[in-house]
Amino acid sequence: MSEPDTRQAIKDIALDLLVRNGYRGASFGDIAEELGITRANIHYHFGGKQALVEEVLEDYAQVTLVALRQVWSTENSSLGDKIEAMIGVSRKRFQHFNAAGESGQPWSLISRLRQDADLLSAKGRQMLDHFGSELLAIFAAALSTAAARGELAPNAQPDDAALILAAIADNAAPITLTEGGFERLETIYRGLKRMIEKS
Amino acid sequence: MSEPDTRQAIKDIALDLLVRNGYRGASFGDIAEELGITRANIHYHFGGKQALVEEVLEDYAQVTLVALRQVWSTENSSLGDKIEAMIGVSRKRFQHFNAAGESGQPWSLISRLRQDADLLSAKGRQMLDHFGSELLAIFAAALSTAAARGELAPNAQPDDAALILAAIADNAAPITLTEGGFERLETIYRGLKRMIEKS
DNA sequence: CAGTATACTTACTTACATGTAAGTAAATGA
DNA sequence: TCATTTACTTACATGTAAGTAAGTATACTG
Repeated sequence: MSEPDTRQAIKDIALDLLVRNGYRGASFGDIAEELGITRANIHYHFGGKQALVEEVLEDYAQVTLVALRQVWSTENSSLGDKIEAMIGVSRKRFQHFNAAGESGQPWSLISRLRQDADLLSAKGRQMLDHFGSELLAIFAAALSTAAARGELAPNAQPDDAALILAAIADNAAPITLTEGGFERLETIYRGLKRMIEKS
Repeated sequence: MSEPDTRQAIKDIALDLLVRNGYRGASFGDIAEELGITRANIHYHFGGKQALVEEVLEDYAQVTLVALRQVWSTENSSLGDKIEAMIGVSRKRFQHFNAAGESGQPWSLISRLRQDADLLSAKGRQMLDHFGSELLAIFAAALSTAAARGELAPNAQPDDAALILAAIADNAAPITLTEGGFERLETIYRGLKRMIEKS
């Protein structure tokens, strides 16, 4: 296989296993077996586990933040539409992670790896922190604009609303694991929407 | 040491390590070393890891649900006071887990173990589910009463509000890990309170 | 005080995990 | 076409996890 193909294939499987099983649960052995290559080959391409996870995390954070910035760009849509768009994003992720394995643990990689922060490299930990502040900044900007436009309910402060949205968005995935699954997350978003939006 | 003392000491350390490091990260070796006993002794008392974790989980769920039922009993206090009491509970847990280790990961055992659900026994998984529904029932009952009393803002539906509170309460701990720490969680609760309460 | 259950330890086994060193077949390029 | 790099594999080293079997000291008990 050509160099970039193998590298990408390894990262794809690694992302899946990291999200499902965490840092310790995503072993080189499992990744290699899934791909029909050897563990040593992964070492050849990435050097070590921390380095591989760093790359996976980098890609994930980049893609996710781009997607979120697009949804929450303040230009076009109303606050309500943005929250509806977030439900769409969550649904897509939920379906993606339920497609392959039956158990389906649609965690965010970020919130999952935060629990294994001590196993990550310093750079990895830094990336987690950076993601957290970027996420909050995105919501804060959008909510602040919505407030200026008079879209917010009188009892919803823009900064508080941004914090709540970030908390749900970053930690949302565990919710979908409980009975009730994705529908519960959807209801949470809609309930938040009703409370935040001017009626 | 007498039988109940050793058993309890093992469970205390296990709870701490499970909350901090998850199922895989809470090794018999670490527990034994912390206590100055041998790993085999833990096997003697509990049989195996799944059995130990089941007991720890049982105790934790029981204590936590009792405490939450007390805070959210509908008799005495207003909705706002209940949310303030929740902040107090969270602060206490935060301080507890920051007292010993410097890094301080004030996770909920429940949300932490949910990520390792596949490593738990069937009984363990069932206990997680049970906790989740009990937690939701507590909030739903309190919010429903608050609604009947006219304590809710017009744009806050009791069932939605219960879901949001449960989501924050069950997954709150990760929030305190990010920069900003506990203060952020506190702000989230206060923001929710402002939006849910009739102004 | 002999015997037995209790609460352990010692000394293993088995199973995986990461990581590394050495070798190799196929493509690449001077 | 010979040399070298690329993309691997095989085999091994090392560490760490759970779990177990057999032995031991201590306390209780008839």
